[in-house]
Amino acid sequence: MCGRFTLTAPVAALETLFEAEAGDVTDMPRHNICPTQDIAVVVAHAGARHIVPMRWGFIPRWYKTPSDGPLLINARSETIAGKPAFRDACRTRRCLIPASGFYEWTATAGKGKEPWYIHPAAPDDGVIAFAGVWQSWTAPEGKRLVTAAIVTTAANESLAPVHHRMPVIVAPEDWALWLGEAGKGAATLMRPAPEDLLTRHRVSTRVNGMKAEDPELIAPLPATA
DNA sequence: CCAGACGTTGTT
DNA sequence: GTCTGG
DNA sequence: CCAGACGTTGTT
DNA sequence: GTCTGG
Repeated sequence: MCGRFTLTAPVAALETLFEAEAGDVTDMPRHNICPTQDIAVVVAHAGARHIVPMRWGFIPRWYKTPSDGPLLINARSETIAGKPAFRDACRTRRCLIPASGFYEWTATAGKGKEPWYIHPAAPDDGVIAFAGVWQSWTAPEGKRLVTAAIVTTAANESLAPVHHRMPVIVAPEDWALWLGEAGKGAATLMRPAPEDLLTRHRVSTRVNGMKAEDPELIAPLPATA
């Protein structure tokens, strides 16, 4: 699953990578992105790609308030096409959510929950793209909120020791298909990532706190005796 | 027909 | 809003 | 995802 | 314990 992630690339780099024009997206490294916060999202609209801010936590159209139901930070790929909450979004409002990596927690008896940082194994600062769906929600008073959820799938073999779910990661050659720019077949992209794409290491439990934000959050834990 | 759900995660 | 259950 | 709240009364 | 908020 994916309940916390990072994005440390500058907006200008995202514009180049995704061939998209950035809107009102805050340009700052983020090492601890939490649900309900604004995230950068890539959408295709009128023949061009745009990077826009959205609230992380999908609000179905029928909610009377943003908390009229559970916080939908994820959408299961196995059922997304049929669920009333996500069906329309799955068909017509897919998006990509750029990330540098994400966190998972393991619960080991006697050790409490231990956070891991999971990121591309390639030695550069590779940005990955989560599959997402988005929804514009209008409050009764007329206020508009644009929201998004990250699509999840079964964990691949290499991630399974840490968690049994993982975000769907869309390879660059498939971005156009997921964004709806290249015909049908987006559903086939909702599968676990290749086994060699990601690597991981333990990080400090400081990341548990939502207010923590600094580069040391993703630093490997010092070796312990 | 109307009333009520509509969702994810993990854990038991 | 749409779908399911009674 | 984790952290933090979770409640009432009256008085200021 | 469960629910809400970030």
